[in-house]
Amino acid sequence: MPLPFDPIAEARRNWEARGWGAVDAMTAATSITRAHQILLRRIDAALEPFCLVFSRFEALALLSFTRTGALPLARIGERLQVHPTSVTNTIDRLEADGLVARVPHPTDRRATLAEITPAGRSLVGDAAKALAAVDFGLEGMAGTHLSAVEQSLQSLRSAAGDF
Amino acid sequence: MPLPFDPIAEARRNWEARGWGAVDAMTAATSITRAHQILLRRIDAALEPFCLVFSRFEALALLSFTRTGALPLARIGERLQVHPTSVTNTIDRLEADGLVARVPHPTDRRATLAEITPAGRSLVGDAAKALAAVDFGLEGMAGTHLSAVEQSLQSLRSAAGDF
DNA sequence: GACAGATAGTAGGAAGTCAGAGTAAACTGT
DNA sequence: ACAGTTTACTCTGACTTCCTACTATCTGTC
Repeated sequence: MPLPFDPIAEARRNWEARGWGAVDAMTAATSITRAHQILLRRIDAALEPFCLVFSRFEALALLSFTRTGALPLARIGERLQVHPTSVTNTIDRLEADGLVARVPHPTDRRATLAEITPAGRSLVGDAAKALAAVDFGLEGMAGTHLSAVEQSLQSLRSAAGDF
Repeated sequence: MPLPFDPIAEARRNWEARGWGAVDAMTAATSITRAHQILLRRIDAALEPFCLVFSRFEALALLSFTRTGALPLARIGERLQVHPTSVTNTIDRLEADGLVARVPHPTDRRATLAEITPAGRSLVGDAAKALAAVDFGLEGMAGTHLSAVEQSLQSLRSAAGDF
C-alpha cells in the first residue's frame, strides 16, 4: 500500500521546477498536515471503544483538570480554540452520553457551565491510558524527534497568539 | 486574546500529576494538532479568494504535476490519502467550477480520469503563489525549525507506511 | 468460456466544523 | 439611571470527511 516514493519529496521537486517559491515552508506545512492526518486516525481509533473522538476527549480532559470540574462553554472554546457552535455540539454529545452535565453559572445568568460527571471522570482516565498505550499515534517516531517537534512548533504557536 | 500561559505546558503538568503516561508523546501530538489547526486556517484564508480550500488545491496541484494533466480518481485518493468518496466530492466541486473535467479512461471502462483544464492550470499557479506569499501559514516560525519539523515527521510518515 | 474475487466510482447518511443570525443577560460611559 | 455595546449560548445552514452499500467492470483460474 505504501507509495514507492516520498510524496513530499516529489512535491518539493515539482514545486521547485515551477518556481512557485517558499519551498521549505511548503514541505514543512505538508508534513504537518500529513502527520496530523495519521495522528488523528490513530487517536480516534484508540478512542473508538470509549465512544469518544479526540475533540470530545480534549474537552473532557480539560474539565477533569479544573479545580471544580466545571467550566463555562466559552472558556472551553478559548482553550481548545474552536468555534462556540462546535463547543455547543461537543457538549451536547458528551451530555447525551452522561459524561458532562450543563449547570447554570452561579453569578452570570448568560453563561452555562459544563460539569464533568463521575462517569465522565472515570471514562477520561481510561481513555487517557488507552491513548498513552498507543503513544498518541506517534509509534514509530524516534524519541529524540518528539521534543524537536514540540520545540519547533512552539514558535509557531507562540507567534500565532496561542499564549 | 492569547492565553496568559502555554496550554500545552499546562496539559503536560496535569498529565504528569495524574500519571497517565506517554507525556512526551502527548505534548508532541497536541503540538502537531494545534499547529495543523493554525496552518489550515491560514491556508484556507489565503485560498479563499480563489474559491479553493486546501484539499481542492492539493488535488489541482497534483494534476498539474502529471505529464498528461489527468489521473484516475483512485490514484488521487492514494496520493492524497483520502477516502474514495472524498475524492468524488472534491472532483465534483472542481468540475462544477470548471477547473477539471471528468474524462473516461481510455482502456478501463470502470475508471474515470480527472483532467485539469486550462482554467484550472492558471488558477493553481496563482493560488500557489498566494500560498507562498504567506509562507504556507508558517509565518513566525524560525527558518531553522522548518527542516527540523520536516525531518522529525519523516520517520512518522515512513513508519505509517506513507512511502 | 465462466465465474469468484478484486477494483473503480458513486449514492445516501452520519458526524464534525464553521459562519451568520438571533435572543438574553451583563457591562460601560455619561 | 439608562441607552448602547459587548458577551454567552444556540439555531440553522453550508461544507467536508468518512462509512456502508451498490453497480459496473476487470482479472486470474479452472
